[in-house]
Amino acid sequence: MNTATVSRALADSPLVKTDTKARIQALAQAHGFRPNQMARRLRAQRTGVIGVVVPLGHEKRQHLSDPFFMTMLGHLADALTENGYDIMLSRVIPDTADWLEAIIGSGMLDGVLLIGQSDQFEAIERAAAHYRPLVAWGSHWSGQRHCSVGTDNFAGGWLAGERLTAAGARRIAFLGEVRTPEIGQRHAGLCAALQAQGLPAPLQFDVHLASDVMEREISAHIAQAGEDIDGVFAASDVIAMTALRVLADRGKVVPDQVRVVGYDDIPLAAQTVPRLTTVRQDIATGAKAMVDALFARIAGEDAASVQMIPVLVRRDTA
Amino acid sequence: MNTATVSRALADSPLVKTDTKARIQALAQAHGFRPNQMARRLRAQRTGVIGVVVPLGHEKRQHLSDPFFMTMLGHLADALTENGYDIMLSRVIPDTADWLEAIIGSGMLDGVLLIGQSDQFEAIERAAAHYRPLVAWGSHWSGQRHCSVGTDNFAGGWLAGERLTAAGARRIAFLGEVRTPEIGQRHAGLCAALQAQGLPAPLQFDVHLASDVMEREISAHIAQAGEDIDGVFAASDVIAMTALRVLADRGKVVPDQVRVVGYDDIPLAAQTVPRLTTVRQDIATGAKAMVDALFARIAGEDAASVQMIPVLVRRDTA
DNA sequence: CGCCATATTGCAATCGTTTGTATGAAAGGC
DNA sequence: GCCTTTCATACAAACGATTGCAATATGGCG
Repeated sequence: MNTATVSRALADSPLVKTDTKARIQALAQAHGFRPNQMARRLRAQRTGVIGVVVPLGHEKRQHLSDPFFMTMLGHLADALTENGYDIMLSRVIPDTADWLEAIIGSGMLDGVLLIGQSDQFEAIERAAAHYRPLVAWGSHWSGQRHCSVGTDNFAGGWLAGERLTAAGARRIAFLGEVRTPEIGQRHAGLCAALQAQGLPAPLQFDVHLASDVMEREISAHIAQAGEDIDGVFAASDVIAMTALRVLADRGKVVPDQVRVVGYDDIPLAAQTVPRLTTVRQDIATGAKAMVDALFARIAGEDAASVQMIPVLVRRDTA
Repeated sequence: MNTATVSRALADSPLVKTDTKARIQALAQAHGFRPNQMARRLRAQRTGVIGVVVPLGHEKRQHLSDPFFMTMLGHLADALTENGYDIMLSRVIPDTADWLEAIIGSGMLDGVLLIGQSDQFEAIERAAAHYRPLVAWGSHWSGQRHCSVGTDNFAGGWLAGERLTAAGARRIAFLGEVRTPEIGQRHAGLCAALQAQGLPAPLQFDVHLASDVMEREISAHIAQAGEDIDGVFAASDVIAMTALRVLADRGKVVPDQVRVVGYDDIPLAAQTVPRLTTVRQDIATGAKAMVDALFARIAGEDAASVQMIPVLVRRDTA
């Protein structure tokens, strides 16, 4: 009864006699013995762990709290757990140039999923050049080397612009930082839609995602923009919900005086008063696409990027 | 230049001559060599990984999406990352009796944090009997063996009851499942507060946390309760926000006709229209307490359970 | 009873590090 | 010039599993 036999018995190998196997399994059960996964995985050269990484390049104060990220994380967790993988969660502030290489090279992971590209496009491209099992949620740029899954943010911004103008808005504010590719494209889509209608370019205001400063910022922006504004396109639903709150404080009636469109369609977006009109990213489908692409790449196949079409969900704010 | 010297050089050991060290480090840099963490951790018998586990006993459909969990997870991630630990995230549906033992016995973890006890009190007690570095968020029962950090849910329920009655409510509905200890205690606190005022016991309605059914359920409950209801205590802020929405749909004015109190004080609670009155759990402090207790236990000390005092945050719904 | 085929079990190498100890080389004192 | 002390590097044993291959037990058959 040495380690080899025990190992085989617990793995239910046919090489071990049936009653020895039973005896060993009973003993293991009784003593609560479980094989050390660290050793097993070292030997197998396969860790069964997928890294789920949230890069916070521009938003050092953000606490993983955005409901969009979280819903995404929930779906990813479902899909990965179902396939027998564990999840290593990293909330990374990319202060060194090789943060992604450090994660990849640790030998702890069979694959990496990035939730959002932040402002780290270059770093991701660099890593993807020599590391295959890597899939990022976010924008797609023609010619990029890494595999990305996301919605067409430009189209989403365009949809929002169309709805706002159709609802009668003429002077529109965009709430969100345009430095990150995803949100920058939403902004660009909005600009294009307005231009197509012969309307002036939107005002643009930076908004930080940290909840304690967001309301103050939005409040200041809207005060500054003053009476001009009759439409708001928020870069995320959380921003839109806060904007709704600020507008209510200032006595503005939504959607009669100001129209509001959000982005993401998080579950709570349907529960605001009034209900939020927003551009929907299908998170469940997106998560599944990411996991599928990752598994294909782990298996050595060559999964291509996916760009999904966003849909406008028309409710009561525009 | 064998493995031993390389290992020491990369660890910046003083046993290696300075220029050899420099040469090795340069070479490692050039070839992008990084020590395999699996092997390192196996050897060190210390994984540097903390398991963050969300048991979903009663809520199989929940997708880790509750903002309270997520905010908590964000703070935990901050604190653990700061101390050099990695995070292994598990969303567990406890279908077998030894789910927690399986996690603990894997040899992959230096400690375990449970976010919520769900209905798994017994399983947690059993595991805590022989495994020290385990801390759970949730209720505290006198005589329990496992280390828990949480707020006094009974006191929180009492506070909500006090506020609702002070605001004029007489016939109160509780929205939430009372099977899990935490929410059960909130319900008990509410009942006690009402009884102290000589008021009848509240109505109680089960609500599932899955977003797609929640609105329908709450809508049905409120329709069923009919005109009787002039106060609502929701087991979480997300439930409260949905209740606000449902009440608006039915033309009920909050807080004049119906008073509403939530629980948690998630960031978005301050952004609803009208702003939500709620019982605050200080998530940041709670997360820090959990991590402190865990580190103490990892170090072999004996950290006691912590029960924090909830605070009523009075806004505009009650 | 002996031999061979087959069913079980044990040996030992391996995964990639870390670290105690031994060995070798350079340097310093007499 | 030789012996001792120090410094730098190499050797080898862990960590705890898995797995190819060798060794032994078992059984059937002549």
